[in-house]
Amino acid sequence: MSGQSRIWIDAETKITDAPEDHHDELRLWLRLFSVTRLIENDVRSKLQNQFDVTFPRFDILSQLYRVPDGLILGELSQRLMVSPGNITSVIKRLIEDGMIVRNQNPDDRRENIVQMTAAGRAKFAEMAEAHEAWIRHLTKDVAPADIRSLQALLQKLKTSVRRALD
Amino acid sequence: MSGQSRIWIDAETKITDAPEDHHDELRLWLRLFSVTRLIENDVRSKLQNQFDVTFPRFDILSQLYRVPDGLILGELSQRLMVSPGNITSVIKRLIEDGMIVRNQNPDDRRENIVQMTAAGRAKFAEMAEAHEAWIRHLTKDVAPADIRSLQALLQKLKTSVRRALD
DNA sequence: GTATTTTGTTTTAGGTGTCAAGTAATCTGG
DNA sequence: CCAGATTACTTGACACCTAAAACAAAATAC
Repeated sequence: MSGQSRIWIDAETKITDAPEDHHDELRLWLRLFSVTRLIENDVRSKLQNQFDVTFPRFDILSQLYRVPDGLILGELSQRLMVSPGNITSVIKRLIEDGMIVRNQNPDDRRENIVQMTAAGRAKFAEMAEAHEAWIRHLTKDVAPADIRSLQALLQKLKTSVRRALD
Repeated sequence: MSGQSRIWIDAETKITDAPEDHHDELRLWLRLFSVTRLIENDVRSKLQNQFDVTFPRFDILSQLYRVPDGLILGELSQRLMVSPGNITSVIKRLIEDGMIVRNQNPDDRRENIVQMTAAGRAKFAEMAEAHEAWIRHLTKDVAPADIRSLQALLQKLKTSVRRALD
């Protein structure tokens, strides 16, 4: 076997075993970002057209729907990963729309608890059903096993990111 | 082998083969969205603090950096998946910053071509290097093989989404 | 060859996003 | 207790973002 051949095989082996270069992580991020934006744009426009609700409001409602006792504004801010200053105005509009109510915690008057109204729950239930159907439609050509793999890998990614952020 | 044992094995097998329910796709979307926002928030704040540049501007610069001949505003809008009306104002500010220049296409005076200046390229090169390092740091606990799997699966997802959007 | 349509971009109105400074309520150390 | 720190939230300034209407240039139709 010539030195030349040896080198060539090694190169191939390396490509098969570990085709990653230093740019793989960046490419992953770009792809993650672009597919997320693609889905988000579609969901956003459908929410607007079919339910006259914005994506951020839907996002807040999703959180509150799962917690009938309501959430403190700060918790909402953390769960949605948006700034506290942002929550204030969006909440105000949701209250004006009659979707949620806001109450000061008597034990700590700094805290404001927001929770959905019955009307809000009813309206949101419709939206949530449509939303899930849209997502199923968008992902219809992805095999169930791939869906689960993606979930698991995204969980790993999230864990890595959270650890790095500490 | 007892019937009891058989049943138990079947149940396990089923869980392994097809644990999906109708909510898997939705859960995938929620996870995708949340990990993307997590990374995006970190990148956004670092870009702001270390380079005094916003994420959307960085996004535009990334595209232009790869195309030295420049891009028409509409192409930029499509690639970034943002509305045309949005591009206008962000581009205006990048021009004021001296990062890019804008020229009308003499062959079709409706088209405006934007491209980076030499100064813009130099500044962006620094940002891009830092950006890639941040991403590598955030993903450092994800195995290289998982990075590649994620890329591939996200590509499948993107293909499914694009097909569904037609 | 003009009228009509299409294409590329801008403008406008309104909602969402950040950060930083400000206010109010609570907690804590002396 | 009570001054200073901390916590929860709001406000204000500014940047993005979209949809829809407006505009200008080019392509098409007759």
